[in-house]
Amino acid sequence: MEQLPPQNETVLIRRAFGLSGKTLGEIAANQGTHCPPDLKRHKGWVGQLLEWVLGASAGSKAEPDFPHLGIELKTIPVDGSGKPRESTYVCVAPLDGSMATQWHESWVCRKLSKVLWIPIVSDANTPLSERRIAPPKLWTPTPKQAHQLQTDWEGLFELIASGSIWQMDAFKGDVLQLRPKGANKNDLVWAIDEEGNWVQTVPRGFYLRPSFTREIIASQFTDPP
DNA sequence: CTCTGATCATTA
DNA sequence: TAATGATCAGAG
Repeated sequence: MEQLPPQNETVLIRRAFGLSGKTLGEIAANQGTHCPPDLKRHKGWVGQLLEWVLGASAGSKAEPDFPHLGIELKTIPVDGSGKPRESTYVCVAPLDGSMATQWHESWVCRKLSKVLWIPIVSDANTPLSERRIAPPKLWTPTPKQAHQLQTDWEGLFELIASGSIWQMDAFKGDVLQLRPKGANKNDLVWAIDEEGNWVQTVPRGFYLRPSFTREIIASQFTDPP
């Protein structure tokens, strides 16, 4: 059964904490569904399940999962020590000239202004149904983190704005990076190159590096006082 | 077709 | 073995 959207932040947090310690198998059963055998053909399944359970409403729209609260929901796979096992997708990077030119108006800034992180503990061999939910973390970038994000975003924006398609790779950016984000390498979008010509290239998205997300959720894995 | 949810799988 | 580049499924 689908949850109603949480009326306020407190309700959302309470719901999220209520899930910690449970396995994905238990959560799925409570929803009257079951876990797929693995994530190879269901990569977004965990995120969708948690959206459902917590009452997220934005679906696939380019807005926060909880629009009335301005909160974005992110599940993140971590190992036993709380280290993220993957990078975190943020949003697409328009290459057609439609991207915001100011950091504070960018999708990255808006999406990351307030995020509810839900770590899922596992290693490569843990069956999906046995993966366990860790305590959630409601996060807003610290001044230092906001500065790091802005600096990287401005650098990456410069690449995009100048049409440096061929210099775009995942090595750029300390905490934020650009990576392909499409169905496959035949999935192409139009972009403007250095000379102002329209060319086709794979779609890109902004991702957070694991070293950055590790800092964010670290407090959930340290011993309480 | 685009954007969401992400993880997979090959490379360095 | 970590990181990059590639990929899979669902919703609007």
